Amino acid sequence: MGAASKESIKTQKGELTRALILKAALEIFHERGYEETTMRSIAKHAGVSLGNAYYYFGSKEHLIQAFYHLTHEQHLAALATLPKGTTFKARLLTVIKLKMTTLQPYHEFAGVLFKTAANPQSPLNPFGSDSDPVRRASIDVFKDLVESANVRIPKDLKAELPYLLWLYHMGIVLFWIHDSSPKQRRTYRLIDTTVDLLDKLISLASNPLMRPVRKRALRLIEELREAANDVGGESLAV
Amino acid sequence: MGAASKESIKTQKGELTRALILKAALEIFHERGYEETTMRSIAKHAGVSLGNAYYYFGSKEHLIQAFYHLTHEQHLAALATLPKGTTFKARLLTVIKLKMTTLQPYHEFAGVLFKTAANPQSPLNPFGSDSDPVRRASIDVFKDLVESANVRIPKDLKAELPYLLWLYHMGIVLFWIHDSSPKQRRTYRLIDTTVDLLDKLISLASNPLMRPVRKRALRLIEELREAANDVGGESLAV
DNA sequence: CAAGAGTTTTGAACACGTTCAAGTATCAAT
DNA sequence: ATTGATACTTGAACGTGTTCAAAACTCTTG
Repeated sequence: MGAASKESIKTQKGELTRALILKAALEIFHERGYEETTMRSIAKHAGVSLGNAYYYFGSKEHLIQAFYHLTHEQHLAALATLPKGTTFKARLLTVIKLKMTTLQPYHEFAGVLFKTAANPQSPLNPFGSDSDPVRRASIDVFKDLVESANVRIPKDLKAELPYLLWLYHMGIVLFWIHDSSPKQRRTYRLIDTTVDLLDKLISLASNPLMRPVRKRALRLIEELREAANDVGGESLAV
Repeated sequence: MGAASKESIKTQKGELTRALILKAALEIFHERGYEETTMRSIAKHAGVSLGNAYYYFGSKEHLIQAFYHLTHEQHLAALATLPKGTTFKARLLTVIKLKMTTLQPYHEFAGVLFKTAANPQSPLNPFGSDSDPVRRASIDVFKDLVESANVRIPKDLKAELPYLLWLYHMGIVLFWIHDSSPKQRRTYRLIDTTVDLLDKLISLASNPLMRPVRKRALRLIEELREAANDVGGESLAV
């Protein structure tokens, strides 16, 4: 949780400056929205020069990436305090709801997270490559969840389940962004409904009788994911 | 098919200029990609001034919108020659494959279509409002398909099916964009597999025994879509 | 302390999307 | 023909994201 995502920062002062800029950015994003916020205003608000902002964040989009990383770590921190012993369903419910709670303060501009979600480079792309560390970390949350759960799930399903749950969670976030009901109650209701549904579906799919159907579905999913992983493409690193 | 999407164009010469600019844009997009193409180069290539390009296309993104509209009309034109009498499955297969054939020439830069797909304004957004004419036209293709098919599908499912098929088709397009296999063979294989699956699924869901399950699933889908339709928001019109 | 090797910071400069006030073309009505 | 209205066209100007060469800082080593 301590390490900054930029390995190229060498001094303590540097880390501080970086944090200052990110903080300023989030504040102005919150006030004015992403598009309306200029890099100049961020730099000014942070008390640094324009060029300095670019020294730490290679582009305006990198600020979003950093934002996503930040909320991910907050999510992890929130999860750390969680008891491990409960049922799969209860844990899934908590993981998802904590995710939303973490994002809550940024509801107004969280939409930018998806701005580039269809871009092959983006870690949020459903068909994106697993090589991206941000994406991996994000899916790992669900990997832990699946592994720590005391349910019997067939190996084949267990292998794909983290990705599938991650995908489900992305769908929820997308819905949440559009959700203009007070306090996003609608989203929370949707989570209750769908987690219940998912839990039942997983139980059903784990039944030995369902093996052929499950196999076929998983083969399809695998094929879907496969296509993406042989794309070259530069990552968003500076 | 004849009417240009810009109602404000009054003269024949105007239509010509507009077409010229769009043609130039698509050519340079094809050569250099969307981001690398400047509005200045488009104007130059079309033999008009920069300001003139903006007279017909309010922004660079409007060019994408126009591009989408163009391929949609090409798709419609291709569909018009189709016999109506075949099975639902055969028709769905053809509709989807024709869509891909229509998009084929633009595979290299079609990714920009999804650039804004998560934006609430975008007609391609899964949770977007049905009020957008582009989106409506796009879904209407599947509405026609469902209605012209001589299969017995329960009313409740029939109502949602066009949207669901549209969503499915968007997924295929998204996959296709990432598909770097020669001639996008992978996508065509995927279409074969999934259309077969969908057809079976629809048959299954239409079975009276499945009524309760179907009802529950449809209620969920309805809830998903509902949330989007009470968002205000300006459209992308000039 | 001085020199030197990083590391961080600066602000001017550039290219591009977009806006707009002013100009030109077209054509119907007098 | 002249006028006036409407549609179209122009290019200069603005703001913004981004780049980069040079300056300033920091810290180790002699």
